[in-house]
Amino acid sequence: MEADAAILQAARELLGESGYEALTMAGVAARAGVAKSTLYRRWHGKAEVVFAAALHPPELEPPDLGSLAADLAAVAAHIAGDLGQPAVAGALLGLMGEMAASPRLAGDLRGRFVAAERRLFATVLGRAAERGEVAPATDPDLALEVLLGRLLVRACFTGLPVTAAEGARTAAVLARGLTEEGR
Amino acid sequence: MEADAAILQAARELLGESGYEALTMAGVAARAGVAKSTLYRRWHGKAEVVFAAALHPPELEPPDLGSLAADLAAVAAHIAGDLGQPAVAGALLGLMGEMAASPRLAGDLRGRFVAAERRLFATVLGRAAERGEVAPATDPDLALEVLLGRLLVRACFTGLPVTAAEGARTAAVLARGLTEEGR
Amino acid sequence: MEADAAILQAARELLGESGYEALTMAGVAARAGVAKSTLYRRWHGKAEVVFAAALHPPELEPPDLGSLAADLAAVAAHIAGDLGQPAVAGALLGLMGEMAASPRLAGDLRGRFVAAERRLFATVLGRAAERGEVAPATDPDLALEVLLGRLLVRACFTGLPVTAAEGARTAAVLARGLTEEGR
Amino acid sequence: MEADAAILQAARELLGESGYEALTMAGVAARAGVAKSTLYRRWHGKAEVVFAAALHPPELEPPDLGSLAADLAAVAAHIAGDLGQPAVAGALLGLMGEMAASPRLAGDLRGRFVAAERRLFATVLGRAAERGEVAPATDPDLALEVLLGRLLVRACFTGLPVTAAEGARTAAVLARGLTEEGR
DNA sequence: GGATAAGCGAGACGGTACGTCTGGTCTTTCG
DNA sequence: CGAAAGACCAGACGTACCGTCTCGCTTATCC
Repeated sequence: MEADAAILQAARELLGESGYEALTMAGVAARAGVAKSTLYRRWHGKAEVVFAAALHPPELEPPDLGSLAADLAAVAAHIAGDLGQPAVAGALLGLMGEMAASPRLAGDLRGRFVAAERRLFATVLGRAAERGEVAPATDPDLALEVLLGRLLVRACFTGLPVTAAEGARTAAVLARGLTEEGR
Repeated sequence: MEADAAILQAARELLGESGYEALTMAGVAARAGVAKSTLYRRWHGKAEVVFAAALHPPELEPPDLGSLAADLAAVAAHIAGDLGQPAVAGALLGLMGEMAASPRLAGDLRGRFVAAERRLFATVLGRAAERGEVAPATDPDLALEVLLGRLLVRACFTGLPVTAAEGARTAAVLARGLTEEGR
Repeated sequence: MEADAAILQAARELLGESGYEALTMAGVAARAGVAKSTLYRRWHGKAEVVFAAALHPPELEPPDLGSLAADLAAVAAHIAGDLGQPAVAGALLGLMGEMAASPRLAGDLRGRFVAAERRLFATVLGRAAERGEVAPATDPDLALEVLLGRLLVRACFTGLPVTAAEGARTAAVLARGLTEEGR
Repeated sequence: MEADAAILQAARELLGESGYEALTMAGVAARAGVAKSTLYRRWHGKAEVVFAAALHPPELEPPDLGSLAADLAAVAAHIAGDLGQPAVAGALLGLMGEMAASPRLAGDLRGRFVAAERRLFATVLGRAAERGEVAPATDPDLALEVLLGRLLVRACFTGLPVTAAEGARTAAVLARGLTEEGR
């Protein structure tokens, strides 16, 4: 449907311009040239619209570049390319606030930002263990949390730029930290 | 004033119980046994009340334990002790959503969580550089962002426990990562 | 709309029961089984709701009963039937208090109680002049003010009954007073 | 006390400027250079302050000018001199609205405007009956209501001038109407 | 090819929180 | 010791938004 596209586009624009709080269902509908009921027919509320508008499921095959540092940098670049968009950061900020009230949304959000990446980290660290770069039991979640965490802090908190370069710096430190962990 | 204490206590309780969205000015007033106007006389809105209730300025002298890893672990424990409280995490979640709409609040929030810790990290990393543990030009912000970031992700996103132990793990990886950075 | 009727009915009841001051927008909404926002969507405030509820525009064709006294009595009976209702008197009491603050309301109120009746008095007195009962130049406004005034004083001030019979007494005195005026 | 005078003066000014609704206890206190608590120490609420400020007890000996018309004109002039002041009209408008809620105030107000004048009308009409101008059983209250009513309508409703001349016109019509009543 | 169902724009509605205002009480401070 | 200053409780006010709903109108489908 073309209404979908107009709605999500409008939502993205408003998110980028004024943030989650200021985004209004009526406002989105108006900018999209659509009735409010159309929004609610497709999604179940503001949170879902915003989620759908700004938070596409990411798709990245686990990189296999020959070293943990390189692999982590690739993943970090991917995350940075995502969080670096104002609409994504804005959506995240608002949606996080509603996680407490809505477990369903909390699940979606975690799935989007954590579960999906988890597989990547498991694979990447598994390969690194095979290569002998890290101890076999190294926890992939710690790596995920560190990488995501720093970029998230920059995107949602300090407002500092979230770029692939910054992701790479984090990846470098993290790779070194993990490498030495078991020794 | 004793009204202050009752209000902030009520706000903390409600934050911990139901989160930011569900917290109501009227609800806070009622639980505190206070008139709504008293809230508005002291603060300018829900955001400010929550900020005042949950986000006390932290106070920690830069630790000096002889090694970068130990110092970072101490700082991480401090942050974890803060973010680990449900009220703090709840407040943070909600307030972050309003940062886009209110630059003033954004400033306060950043001041509370970033600026205050920045001095600590500068000192800690400065001492580590003197000791030769890290390169002299090591960026303290990266360390801050990594440490804060991972705990924030756990507190606000995955809901996993935020403990001193987890802080210490992060600190260990980070210290190693930084140590090797310049070599 | 059926909401209108419920709202106005509720407002009339509350007006009659407890008067203007005690009437609350929330109270009206609750009794009408309606949301407060519905009240404000249709009217711009308490004053307008009360006006709409209690002060329907009166409709009376100028009576032509053959004598000034009879015509005035008919008009007086009409006014008495209006002001005699508790809701009307209650509304009037409250709304008059807000006339000073709101010129718009003052205009409405004057239109409702004065302008509408003015035509009647002009016609009635015109016919009486043709019949030779009163001087041609007799001021219709004086008659209106006397008739309305006495009933208003009883309705809003002394709380004495406002009936057609009282209206007739006033009309009788007034008719006689006007008749002789020019002689 | 000099505070009394300042308060009542301030109240009169605000009444004349913006009417009863817009008059605020805090506003009166501020303009009088006095604390709000001082108002409440002397009077029991806004209504009483306004009453005290604008509605002095009237003092008029029953006139005895030889004819009913003249006597009524004298009384009417007295009433007109009172109601003609903006502060008095403004006070009346507001206070009438609170009569329903406060029987005590209703009593005061009626005493001020009705009971006090009643004696006058009884005397005046009694003398007129002795003179043979009116039937002995003529109801003084009707005369009072007509005279007061018309001036009240002008003062509080239409905002037309309330002068002794207008009072005299009413008195003339009324006197004639009463004179003929018994014949 | 005309009935029929589905989608849509428009916007009223119930509900609820917000932040403001005022009335009236009570406490603290100063002359 | 009384008055000024003003904090405080209570609660109504009017606004904004959410999510539901009922209308017609348009469009595609199916008999």
